[in-house]
Amino acid sequence: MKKSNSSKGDLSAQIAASIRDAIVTGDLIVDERLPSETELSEQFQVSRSTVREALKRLAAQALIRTQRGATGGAFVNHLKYPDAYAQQITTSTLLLSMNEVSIATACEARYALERACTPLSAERRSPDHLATMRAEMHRQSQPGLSDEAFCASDVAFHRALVDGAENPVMSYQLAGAVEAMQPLMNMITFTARSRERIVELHTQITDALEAKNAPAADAALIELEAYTISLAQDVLKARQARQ
Amino acid sequence: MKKSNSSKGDLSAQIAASIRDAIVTGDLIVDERLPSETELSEQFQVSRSTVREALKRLAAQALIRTQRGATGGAFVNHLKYPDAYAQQITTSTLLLSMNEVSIATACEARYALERACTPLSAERRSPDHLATMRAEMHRQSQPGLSDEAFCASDVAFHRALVDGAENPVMSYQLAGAVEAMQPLMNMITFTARSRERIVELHTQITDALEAKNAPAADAALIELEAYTISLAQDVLKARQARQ
DNA sequence: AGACTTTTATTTGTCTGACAATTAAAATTG
DNA sequence: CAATTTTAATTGTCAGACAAATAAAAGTCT
Repeated sequence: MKKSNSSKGDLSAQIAASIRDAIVTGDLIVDERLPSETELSEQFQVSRSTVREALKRLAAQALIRTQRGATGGAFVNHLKYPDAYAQQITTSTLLLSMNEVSIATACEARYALERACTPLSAERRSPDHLATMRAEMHRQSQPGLSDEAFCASDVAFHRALVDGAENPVMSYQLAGAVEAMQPLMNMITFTARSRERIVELHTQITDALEAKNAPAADAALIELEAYTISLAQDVLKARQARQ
Repeated sequence: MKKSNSSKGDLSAQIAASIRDAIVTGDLIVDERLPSETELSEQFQVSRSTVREALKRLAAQALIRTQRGATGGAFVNHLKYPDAYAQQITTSTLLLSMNEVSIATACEARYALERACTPLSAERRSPDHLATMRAEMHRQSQPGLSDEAFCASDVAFHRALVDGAENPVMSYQLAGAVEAMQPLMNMITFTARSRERIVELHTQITDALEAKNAPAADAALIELEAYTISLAQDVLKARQARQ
């Protein structure tokens, strides 16, 4: 926790950066308690408010947690998968929505990454994973399902597919790629006809994984990618035609 | 920007969440100016300090930026790739270091995802990408290179490989997987012998991409993954033997 | 002695009011 | 009309206060 007066930005940003460094480099270890806000304000020679703004910055990145009370304070947080998922999903979603990423580009990335999971998933998927996938497919087949609910179920299906690889790091990395697509997918209106086709491909994928047939799952995913992109292009065409 | 009094957490966290929602759902659009801190404190019926803590939380996630002065204020930030990269890398690095992730698991995820890039990269890589890769290989061959510098160059090589796919979303998703491995790799002491072997495999990969031969690049990456894991296991064995 | 209650000290959370720094626009001046 | 000065708005920082939570310490009763 150096008092580097060099860098740029507001005081609170500088202090946050210096504490962040201490955490990332391991100077501060998990569950270690930081000095109290008053002590920090003395160490850094700033007011308590400024220290607090710095701590809130770190809390927003889930790097620390705070507790009130006698033995309370700010503690280096053990970053767990759910926290990391949430961060990743927020960032990915915003990145896609703010950078005019075409559905084709986003789909290409998503399906390429998902296909990286299939060999592992075909080998390791548990009955639980298969059951989840089939349950979501069943939901997707029900008439009267809203487009948003269909998309949400689609995401759940693909998450189970990824989780089947039984590699938590992979699940984490894919979380953003899969979930962040949902806003883009929500622009699509799924007809009964297209839902039927998607469930058909989902069935092929699930069957392939159950049979530990990775190439078949791969082929179905490639078809699903192409089909999704064609659906999206239909929407774009229809939109342009209206204008 | 609802004034949901329901949820949990501190006031500043609630306010941050409600503004974040407004940004993610598109209620607030890019470059739009938020009300001034004083106005926000009136809207939310809290003090200015509390509003400021909320805004700092959002700034930490690069969701807003602030400017001083007459026409200043807080603006919805256009989240660009470099910002998103940085966030991703910090989160991934901490996730790996705090969750006792084995090198084997991390490597498996990383190489599976990288291999998802090779078919695209073989097709699209520019002369620039190939040049970068060869330049890094040359650096890696130089004697007297520190282990950290070798690792950094290795990361640069793999980043070029990923960028070759010419899909920015993919590059973003992979940034975490590739960069976050560096601390783990830094534990390895690379002998002259092992560096030679790694450069050899890098050469195979680059040659394969240049020849647009995706399967060959894939095979070389599989070998590289196995070799990296074996190197890491040697380190672990040596460490256990000392104890 | 042991269980329960009260007090106390510590720490974060919030509020208030003030002033500094920055910046663009408005007013002034030559 | 151009250059300069003033003004107003806004974020950044500070100081001091009190509320709320919480665990440890002290006290009390059986």
